[in-house]
Parts: sequence; structure tokens; C-alpha cells
Amino acid sequence: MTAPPAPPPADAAGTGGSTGGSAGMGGPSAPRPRAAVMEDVATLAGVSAMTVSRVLNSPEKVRPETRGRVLAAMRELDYRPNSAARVLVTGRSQVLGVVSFDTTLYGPASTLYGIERAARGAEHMVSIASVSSLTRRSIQDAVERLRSQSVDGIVVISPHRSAADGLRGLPPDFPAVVVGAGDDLPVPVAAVDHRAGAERVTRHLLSLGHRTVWHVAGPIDWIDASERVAGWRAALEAEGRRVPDPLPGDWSARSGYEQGRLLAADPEVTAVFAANDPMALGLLRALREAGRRVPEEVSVAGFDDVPEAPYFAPPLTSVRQPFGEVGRYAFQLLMERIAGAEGAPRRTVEPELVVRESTAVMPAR
Amino acid sequence: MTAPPAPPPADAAGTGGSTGGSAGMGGPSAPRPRAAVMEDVATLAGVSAMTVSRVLNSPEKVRPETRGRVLAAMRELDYRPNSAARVLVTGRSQVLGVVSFDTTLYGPASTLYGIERAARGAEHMVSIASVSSLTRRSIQDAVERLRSQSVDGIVVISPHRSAADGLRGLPPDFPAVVVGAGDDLPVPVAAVDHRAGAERVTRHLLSLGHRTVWHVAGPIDWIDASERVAGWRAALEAEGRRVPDPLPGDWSARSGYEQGRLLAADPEVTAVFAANDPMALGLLRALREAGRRVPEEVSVAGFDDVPEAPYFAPPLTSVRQPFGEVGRYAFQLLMERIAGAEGAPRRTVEPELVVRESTAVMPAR
DNA sequence: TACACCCGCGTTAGCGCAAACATCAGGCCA
DNA sequence: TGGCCTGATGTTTGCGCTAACGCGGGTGTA
Repeated sequence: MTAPPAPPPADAAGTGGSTGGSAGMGGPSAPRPRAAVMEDVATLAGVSAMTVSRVLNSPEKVRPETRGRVLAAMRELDYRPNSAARVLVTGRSQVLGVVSFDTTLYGPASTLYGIERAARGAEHMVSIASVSSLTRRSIQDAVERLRSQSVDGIVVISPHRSAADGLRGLPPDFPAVVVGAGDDLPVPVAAVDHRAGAERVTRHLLSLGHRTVWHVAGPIDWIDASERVAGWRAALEAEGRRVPDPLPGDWSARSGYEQGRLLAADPEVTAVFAANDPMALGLLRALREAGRRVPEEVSVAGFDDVPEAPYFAPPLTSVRQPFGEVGRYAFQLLMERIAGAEGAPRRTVEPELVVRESTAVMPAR
Repeated sequence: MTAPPAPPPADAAGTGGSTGGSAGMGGPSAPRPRAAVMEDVATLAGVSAMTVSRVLNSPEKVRPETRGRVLAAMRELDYRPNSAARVLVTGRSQVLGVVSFDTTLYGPASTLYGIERAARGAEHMVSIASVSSLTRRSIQDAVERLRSQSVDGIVVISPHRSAADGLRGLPPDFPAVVVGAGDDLPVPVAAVDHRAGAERVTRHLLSLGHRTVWHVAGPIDWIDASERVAGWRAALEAEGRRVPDPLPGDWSARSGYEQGRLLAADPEVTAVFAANDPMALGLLRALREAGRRVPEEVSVAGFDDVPEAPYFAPPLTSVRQPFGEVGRYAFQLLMERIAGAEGAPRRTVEPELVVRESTAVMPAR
């Protein structure tokens, strides 16, 4: 407001360039000596800015001695490249976006973790955009937010039908991959073979003598859920067994518990396959409360093999999903896509049946 | 300066500006009409680029009619602002970094989710940098990676002593907040009051008549773990009870199981407080295997209140942590810090004891 | 009518970096 | 000796955007 006491502000603000780090002419309150930029490093090292840039991007093109001087100058000034400027000129941000539903769930969280680890190894960062509802609209929003941050590509983890629709709005050459979605999409897919896993666990139960296997499914609009239903059904039909109606769940232990109360009341039920471990946990509790012993009277199996599964009561037979691998695959596919690869390959990994104590031979009548 | 050697290579490459979207003069292979930039929008709307910028950043300074034309032009060209250019000139990226240990664990994952939701509401994005080991070095690396991406600020979730050290390298004015760390740091902290939670659950067990309470702790170098130990100890000492040595765990169900086998062998043990729910689950299994009934013979309580806790066998008494709220607080603190707030406030939220069936009165001898 | 003022918009000047070209020295071969 | 390549470095330019200021015309006040 008042007249600035400084007589001639001079060109302290500098015409840019070579002012160097020495900002203070004894100014009364100029505490922060603004971060060093490439030009500062160049000046200190006695080279041009372009050489500094080369040291960063293609060191082999700079004579070792010069390179050494530049690196020393960088260290001295604590220089850190400005990524925004780099992105502006190269068009590449080295940042990937991940769209996911609830990153609190074990599956998505593990996949995200796998992606992040793979990305870290390749000098990329990961930005997240979670969606609170699985609608085409919210997925599109999330994709949009990531795009506006100029990510180089996007991984969509929500293994949900809406994910597909949400991606249709993307320009066809925008790099995107999906984790776990169906194959009706023009983008690469990294997925666990849910169908094979479900078949495997169902066959395991049948091999123990059970006449058929009941199924507590995930939400039908989740692709994982419907594929697990398909695998379970296929295994039953291959053996000519009765296929009970699958009971709908929502992945939560609570829904497993609620369906479990119904199943517990039916003496026909001797084997149940839950589409994930929390629902299996709910099932176990419902059966226990109803006085039906597991595995003596009823066998229960889950899917995911969460780290806690061995400590359930009883320890849970489950299907282990190699989430880390899926994340790695997703990352690889995305990088190939960014590098210009065409087509929509599908990379599948096999889950593994882990037999524990919650499944046993069919009780004699 | 020098005469450009090129005769006139035409202006196919464009002198920038007003070429508009119509890139093709019938070129043989020009499929993609490069994304629209501000100038294109300006031309189409018949205004200057600056006005377009204003429509984006301070719409109230543009006459509604003009604004309408500009918005229409944006829509027509599917214009999306280039964030890199904006960041370059403003110095603000609207991106926050989150450093976390294992985003697969329920606590960190939930906190991250809370932060992300809060950030989304404020038009910010979140980038993650997970660390695979909790050393000063790896934390510094993670912070460095985020900084090089020009995030506006950083939230460190690893509630670990090393997090503190990892932050000391930061320039003092770089916005950072910590979730859950001790108060010996010059940065704001958002935290659950672990000590109060542990006291509460311990008092609950004492009030049921137990002479004392055993404790399976988390890794001692985790701040959460040591605060829970402190709360448990304080509650026992306040009542003049014997304070058994805490048993070290590593948060995993397995470690809970292993300590549980030791505890189960000691008939003195009638009440155990585990520092998190997975360890409590392991405990439950160990006690069950040893034939000690819960809660009739031994009471067990956990911490976290994971969604599955009500379905354990038996349903677990636990301490619910309001992770979402912590995430929100962390975000708020960070935004205040970015806005220039000084000091290192500490915002604490109270956890809540949830009593279920795993705790009961001390058995009569 | 005169002057100050504000509103709405345009102009100019970079932000920090790398692509594309320019330059320059030295070595090689004829 | 000259021409030409090769390797190391410098110069110019512009990526897309916004801060800062400039400018014209309308409104308010005297």
C-alpha cells in the first residue's frame, strides 16, 4: 500500500537466466532463493543449457569430463528438473492413471499395488482416480480427470460392465488397458482366469463326493462375478449335476452371512462355493450359528485367498489370485500400447486352488 | 538471425495459431487432427486466447455472452486444457503425493481412500508412491519421486519412525503432513488417538473382571503400535494391575497365531488385546486349537474394526478407527499448509470401542 | 462538458525444457 | 593439402498457458 521503501527495485526480478542462486543484494526480506533451473546449472558448469539437458536424457552424447562437471553443478545447486516443462515439450508425462472402484477391497488394492510396483521399476508414477459408483458416467469422469492431468495411459481396474462403456468415449489411440474385463473391448486386457478358478474349486468339491455345489455369487454386473458363476456352472454341467440358482451377494461378509442363513436351513446343502473370501467368512458364521459344522456337515470354499484365510474357523479352502502378476501384466500391456502396439491382446494368469480345512468329503447320510 | 535455408517448406507444421482443426489439405496420411489448443478455441469463438483462459479461471470476468461463445467453441473442439502448460506458468499442479507402506493393508488403504475422496472434492488428483521397506532412505526416495513430479504437497501415511527422518530432508516450507506419526515433527499431523483407543479397550476388559490384560503388539518401530502399547500399559497401571510383557507381532494373522499358541499354554491368561484385527484372528485360531474357548475362558479384543470383524468366530470386540475422517483431516491440513499456514497443528480423532462377543466376564476359577 | 473510473477484452512476455538445426574442431583418406 | 565425415557442443525456436499491463468505451460524479 504505502510507498515501497526500496529506492530502485532495479531488475532484481531478473531477465531470467544467469542471475544464479545469489538472489539477495541484502534485501530486507528475500528468504527463498528460488529453485535452480537448467540455465543455472549450465552457467555454473560453464556449458550451455542444451548440454545439461543432454546429460539428463542421453548422457552418452556428452564427453565424460563435461558430464562430470554438469553433474557436480547439479548436485551443488540441488537441481531438480521441472517435469511440467518437460511434459510440455515432449508430450510424455511418465504418469499412469489407475481407475478403480473401492481401493479398500483386497483385490483392487492388491492390483493397484502391483501396478505401482511395476511402474516404479520403470520410472513411472501412478495417479489414482477412484469412483464411488460403477456407472458409465462416473467412470468417464474418472478417465476425464486423469486425462486432464495428461497421463500417458490408463488402467481401469473396475472389473465391471460399466468400465467397458466408460472407455468407449476414449479416442481409439489413447492408451488404455483393462484389468479383468470381458473380451468385447477394443483394449488390451490383463485378467485372472476366474472361470478356470471357479471350475477348479467346484471340481474339487465334487471330487469329495458332494452331489452338487451351491454358489454365493458376487454382483452379477461385475465381470469377475459372472465369470466365476460361469466356471462353477460349467463344472457342474460337465458332470451332469443339478445346478442350483446362484445366490446373489455383494462381496461383503454380511451378504455371505445372509445367504448363509438360507443355505443353512436347507439340509440338502453340503457344499458351498462363495465368490470371495469375505462372503465365505459370513457363510461360516451363519452355518456355525445354525449348528451346522464345517467341514463335517457342510464344505465351504472361497475365492481370493486373502492373507487371513488360513486363520478362519476353519481355515478356508480358497482360490489364490496372483494379483501382483496381474498388475505387472497390466502395466506391461499399457507400456506396449504407449509405445505404439496395436491390437487388443489378452493376457491371462491362472489362479491356484489352495485346499485347507473348510472342505471335506461329503457326509454319509 | 541467419537466413533460414528452407525455401518455404510451406506452413504445414503450422506457425501455431489459427490453423484450426482442419489439418488436412488432402494430405496422403494425416489421420489425427492434433488436439485443439487454446488458440484454436479463441479463433473459433472470435476472441483472444486470454479470454479463453479467463473463462476457465475467472469466468465472472467475462461477459456472459462471450463466455457462452467460448464454452460452445470448447465443446465443439473437444478442447481440454493442457495441464503441463498451466503448471509451468502457475507453479501449482493440483496434484498431491501420498507416500505409503503397503497399500494392501486395511488401514493405509482406507486412509488413502479417504484422502483421495477429499482431494477429488477439491479438484485435486492424488499420486501414490509406495515404499517396500520402511527406512529413511526409501521414504526419501519416495518423497523425491513425488517432488520430481511437481506435486503441491505430500501426505506420508507410513506411521513409522522412519517417516519422520525421511521428512527431515524436505525444505521447511515444502507442504507435507503426516498421518499418525509422533509429535516430534515440524509438520502437521492427522492421527487417530491410538492411546485412547487402547486404554478404552483395556479398561473394558478390566471392567469385565479380568485381573490383567495381555497384549500382542505391532512392530515396536511403528508409532501406532507403540502408542497402543502405551495406552494399554497406562490403563493397567491406573488400576494397579500387573503389566505383562507385550508380545511382539508384525500385524499379520500369522504372528497373532504364533503368539496365541504361547498365550494359550498359560492358564493365567484370560484376556488378550491384539493391536490389530488380523492378529486377533490368528489369536482366535490358536486359542481354539488349544481348546480354550472364547469368550468363556479367554476374552480377545482387536483394533481397527475391519468390515469382517463381526463375522469372526466369535464376532470380535474391536476399536473402530475412522480412517475416512483421518484422510479428510490430512487433506485439509495439507491444503491449509499449501495455502501458507504455518505451524504444525495436530488433529486427532477418537476411535470407538465396538463390543461384540469375543469379550466376556472373567471366568470363575 | 469534463474527468475519473471500471469493465471487458487484447497484447506482450515469459515459465523451463528439448527438437531441430548450426557450428566447430579434429581425424581420416586421397 | 583439401575435402569430408564424425562427435561434441551451441543457438534458435516454440510447446500451451497465464501474469501483468494496456486500451477503448461506457458510467458516475461534479
